Amino acid sequence: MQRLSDGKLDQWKAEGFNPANCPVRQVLDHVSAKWPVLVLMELETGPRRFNELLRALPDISKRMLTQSLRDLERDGILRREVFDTKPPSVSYSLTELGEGFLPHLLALVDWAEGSMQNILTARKEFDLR
Amino acid sequence: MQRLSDGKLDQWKAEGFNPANCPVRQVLDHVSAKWPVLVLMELETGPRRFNELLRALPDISKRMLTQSLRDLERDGILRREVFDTKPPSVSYSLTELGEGFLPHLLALVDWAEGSMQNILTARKEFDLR
DNA sequence: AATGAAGGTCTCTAAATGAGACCTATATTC
DNA sequence: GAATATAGGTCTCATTTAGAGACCTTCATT
Repeated sequence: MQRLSDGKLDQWKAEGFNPANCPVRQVLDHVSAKWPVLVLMELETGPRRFNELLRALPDISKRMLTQSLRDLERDGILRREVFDTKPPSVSYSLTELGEGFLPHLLALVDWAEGSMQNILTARKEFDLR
Repeated sequence: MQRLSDGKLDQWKAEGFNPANCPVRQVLDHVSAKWPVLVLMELETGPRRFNELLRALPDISKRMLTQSLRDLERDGILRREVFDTKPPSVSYSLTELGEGFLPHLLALVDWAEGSMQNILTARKEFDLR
């Protein structure tokens, strides 16, 4: 945007704070995104197979479900197990890491539920102006 | 075939909630999205002006900053105040609703920070296969 | 045979995002 | 007095990402 801001960027880098490449952000981007949140909430009560998840989340596409599951698996939040049935079935379940994350996610969801009315009221007021 | 409804999602479904049209999701979509999260964290320590936020978040565009601020303002999470300086300056700060949300957000960020190493290790292993 | 279910991949389109030019008004610098 | 900077945005256009849905392979059942 401005060439003058190069100095600032260098400062941030020197301080070890680079928001543009922040690892915390990379983690949250996977774990707090729309579909992953719903997948995790569905896994709260136990393992699910691929098509079970598809049916539980009526408006997710196979493509996005696959991608969400891969991302979460890669981050070690859930595990993928293939069972040698016919046809083979695939089970997804939370790892310990995932279990540790769930309470935070649920706290957020509770807050959202509890703040719903305030938020809807705020929206109405805003839209009137 | 119907299992007992323990999970949050199951609960909602039992209450007739349709995940495809879930109001909680609409709230989280604003509040837990990439840029809004960073804006909120920046506001944790006090009000900021538009260009202060731009400078604090080096890789956000004006377009996305404006949009994030509008969404959060509309939801009543932050307030926008215009001061009659020359040129006019605009201050953004958390509302009470926003203040109530921040602890949950920070808990999430702490978890992300604390789980970083596990996650990075999981990624390396996954990528090797 | 035909159909269905398992767990995906692939392609194509639609929507969201990012880069950055532009705007109005005042203030400062050369 | 012309150029440049700062404030807080909007607008356009190219790139990315998401979504809809056809298609695939291998058994088992109808």
